[in-house]
Amino acid sequence: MSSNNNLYKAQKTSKCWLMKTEPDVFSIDDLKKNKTTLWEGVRNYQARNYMKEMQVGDSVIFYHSSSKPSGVAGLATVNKTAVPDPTQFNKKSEYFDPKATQEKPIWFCTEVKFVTKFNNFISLEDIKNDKNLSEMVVIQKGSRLSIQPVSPKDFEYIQQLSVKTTK
DNA sequence: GCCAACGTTGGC
DNA sequence: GCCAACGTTGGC
Repeated sequence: MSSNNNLYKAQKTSKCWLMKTEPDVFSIDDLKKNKTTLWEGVRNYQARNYMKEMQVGDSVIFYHSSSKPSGVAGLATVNKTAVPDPTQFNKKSEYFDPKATQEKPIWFCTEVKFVTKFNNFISLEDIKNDKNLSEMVVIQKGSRLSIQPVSPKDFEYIQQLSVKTTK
């Protein structure tokens, strides 16, 4: 098999995600500066399960929530698969979980790497107004999961939107 | 700051 | 295992 085929296959099997963060706490600029970060503090089982599914190289839409405005600030990628979230063992952490033990951790986090910061932020309103993105989980009623799957089609579209509006 | 929607907890 | 009460998320 040629290397081109391998590349094609890798792209085909990699998944796309959306990860929410409050920019006051950790923003795309923080990620740009730090290059990578452990996605600590997720305390929702569904979001945790999605993180466990993530593979190195998966694409991540970096979403600013509870912000003015909220929306997509840039892109990232999965740098390391899920490991036990260290904050669950730390009594001083706001994310401490007394039920978790080193032998039986409850919470996991992936390492995420900076890819790009959009020159033109794509606001939540932009997404809502775009018929092509009507299936995104982030705009579904009542949806508040901090980690969500994104279809490759929607990921591609968001990526192209950011390129177009930059010109 | 409000509140709808969803998740979690705990009594029964 | 039901479900009321409570806590949290996150857009507005």
